[in-house]
Amino acid sequence: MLRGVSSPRKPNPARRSERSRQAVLDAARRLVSELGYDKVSIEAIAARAGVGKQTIYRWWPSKGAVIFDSILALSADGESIRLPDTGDLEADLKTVMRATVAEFADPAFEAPVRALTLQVVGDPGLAALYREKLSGPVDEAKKERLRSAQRAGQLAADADLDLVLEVLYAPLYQRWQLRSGALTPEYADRLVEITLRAFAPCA
Amino acid sequence: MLRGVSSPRKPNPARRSERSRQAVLDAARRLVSELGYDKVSIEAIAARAGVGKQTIYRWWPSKGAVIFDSILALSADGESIRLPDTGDLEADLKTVMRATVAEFADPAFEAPVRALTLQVVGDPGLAALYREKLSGPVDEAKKERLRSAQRAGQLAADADLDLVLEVLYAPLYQRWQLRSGALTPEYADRLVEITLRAFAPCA
Amino acid sequence: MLRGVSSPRKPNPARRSERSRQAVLDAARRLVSELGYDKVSIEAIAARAGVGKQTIYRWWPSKGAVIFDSILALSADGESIRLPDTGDLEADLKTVMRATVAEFADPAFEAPVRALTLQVVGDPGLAALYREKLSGPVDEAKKERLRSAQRAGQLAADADLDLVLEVLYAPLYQRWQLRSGALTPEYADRLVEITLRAFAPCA
Amino acid sequence: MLRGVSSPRKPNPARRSERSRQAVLDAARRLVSELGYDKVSIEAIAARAGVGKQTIYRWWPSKGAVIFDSILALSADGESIRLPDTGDLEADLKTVMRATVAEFADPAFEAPVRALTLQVVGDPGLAALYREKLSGPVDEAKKERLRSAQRAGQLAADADLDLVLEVLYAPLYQRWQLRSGALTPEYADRLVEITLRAFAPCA
DNA sequence: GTGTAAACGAGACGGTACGTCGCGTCTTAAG
DNA sequence: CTTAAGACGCGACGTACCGTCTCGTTTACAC
Repeated sequence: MLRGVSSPRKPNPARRSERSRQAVLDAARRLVSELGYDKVSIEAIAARAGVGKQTIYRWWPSKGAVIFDSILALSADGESIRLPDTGDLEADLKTVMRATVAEFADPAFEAPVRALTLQVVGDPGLAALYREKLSGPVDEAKKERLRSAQRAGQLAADADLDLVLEVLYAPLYQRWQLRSGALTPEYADRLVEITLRAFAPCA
Repeated sequence: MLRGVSSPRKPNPARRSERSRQAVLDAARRLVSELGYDKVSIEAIAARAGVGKQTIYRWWPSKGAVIFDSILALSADGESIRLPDTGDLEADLKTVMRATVAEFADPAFEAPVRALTLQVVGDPGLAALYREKLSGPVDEAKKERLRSAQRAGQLAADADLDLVLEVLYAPLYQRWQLRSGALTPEYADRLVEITLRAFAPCA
Repeated sequence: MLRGVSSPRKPNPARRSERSRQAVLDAARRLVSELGYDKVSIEAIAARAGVGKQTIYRWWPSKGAVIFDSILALSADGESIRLPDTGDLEADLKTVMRATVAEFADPAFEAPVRALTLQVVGDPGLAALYREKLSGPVDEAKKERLRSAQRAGQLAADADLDLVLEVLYAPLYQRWQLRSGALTPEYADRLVEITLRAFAPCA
Repeated sequence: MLRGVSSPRKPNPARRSERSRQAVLDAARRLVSELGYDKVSIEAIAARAGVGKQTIYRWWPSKGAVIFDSILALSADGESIRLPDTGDLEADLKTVMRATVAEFADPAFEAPVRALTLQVVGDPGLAALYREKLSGPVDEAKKERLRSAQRAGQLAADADLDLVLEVLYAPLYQRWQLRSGALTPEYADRLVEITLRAFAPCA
């Protein structure tokens, strides 16, 4: 059998050092916070983690993947997400949206989230991974709350829930991304009100 | 007399070579299309443009600025923008949104626009420039059309027009950015309908 | 009980795998021939020999030692060496020197012998080993023949035999090493004649 | 005209920085003395010289070439070499040989000369360069002295002078290289005596 | 016209980081 | 307990670009 140019010799995951994996992800996370995405280098991650560069190259295909993983590891602590359901959709959404606004306004979230965004915009593969691992589960939880509202007659029964989420979140997301306006609790409220009017059940 | 630390010796714009400027912008544009934003290097731009590296560093502060300029030069052909105004807001907006959707779906726009987006997300300064030079004028034209609609009673008189634009465009923009759904003419129509319902004049 | 710094844990030679040892030496020899001394790596030897790297490190202290051993294994096939003794010293030496010249001129000997030389020049320890295992026995055989000649009155009785060997062989060795001249049978003859004149018995 | 795979873009020697060249050669020389040939790395030379690695790779093809050059630069200070000629060949040669022995015994010469030797043995190209730039001129000076001796009837008129030099120097060189014996003034004297007997004029 | 100062192309420079290779050590599983 | 296999921390490799710094050579304005 021909071997061709000899395939890249893939490593055996069973022997992977969990210690090193964690050290790399930690170092990546901290460096991104300190320096911002594009001033982080693989050499710096390796040095900070006390790890050989090869160990990074062995397990991740690119700097982006490491950093993506490091951020993902933060959120994916496995807990299943659940939105508040007091029966009052508008109040519940305002609670959630105000929290989201606060999160985006927190400077500590700035660097890693921008890093994540850059990754996802620039790399279709990471975008898919992002949707699967991060936004997917969260969106599903949100849609669950919306379905509950539909059953309660607070939202049009035939509303496209993906679209509802877009109308609710995309303006906020865009404003943050382009820095085109302030992220205030009032803004959060406004988005909820507008969305509910847009998808109000037919009277 | 001593010169001290001597200020950075800024060049005289009057003597700037238009030939070189164009060559650089062209080269940048083409390289971004061919390789994508982050595989483009200043060295490559200079080589492709047949220009010394110093000529680039003399007139632009960073790679981002060159590429930003090169994309900006495309759009800013100076024509003042004007949206259609047939008197039917919904129809006019659908026309415009369908065109926008088509533009985003065009693969030829993909590389430069993603490059631009990455710039703007990552660099607050470029974000400001972007709002001033690109999105600003376009948004102003859109808002002009919306004001006309307000006068015609087709839109709530007290609607925050910036917010209207966000609700109209941000979902589309986000869908494109995260590749989270198809960009179809129907989607464009839906966004218009929802937005108009959200900001309908109080009956 | 504490082990303290614990000595380097020397392996038990009785359990050594002869199979592995041979495979390593063979692989080393062949790789030196193919690639030359300094492009051979321990990793390559281990891979070619189908042996774990640790097995090499367990039994040899350095790459040099492995290669040295591999070349040594070739020659040291245990036979005791004996020079011809027809009674005519000049004729006998010419026979031997012509053979030596031919050996050095053989391209198949080139790579390993240069490798050996580099080792020996660079590493005093290997130099000692070389003298003990390789050149020593051969030189002793040569000196035996010279003593026979001294008894026969063909060589000064008080000649320093080590010096005789140096005068006889060093020029040849240097010429080969620096590639500073051709190695011909005539050259071999000339060296013998000169040496015999230099150490002729006092008339 | 086809460009092929694009040739390696050779640099323009006119623009070469003499400052950097000297700094590299100095650094190389000192590092070889401190660490010995094979523990010197190009990175270390560049760092010590305060020079970018690329500057070394731009002008030298290999570590060996740098170090070779650095040693060569020492000797090649252009002075024409001249051996003493008192009319007494034996005395003159003993003077020279004793000096040579002393030089080889000097530990300060040890590291660079072994480095040079390793280079020359391992690389035919450097061997040629070595003969041309270093050993050539020196040997020519020695042969000049020998010719003078031939005219004075102190050496066989038909002696092959290259061979005379080999018989004179190669034993010393080999003894140093293999560390097979002490390098003493007496040894130097002995070599001269033996050589002169071997190439004595026919009585 | 001519002189002179600028901007220009070219590209060498000191650096940083890249992604790869090999070192010598350490760990695991099989015999 | 040795072995084959191979991951590990480490450090050097040779390359690509960075942004700065000369080099001559245009080029265009002031004389």
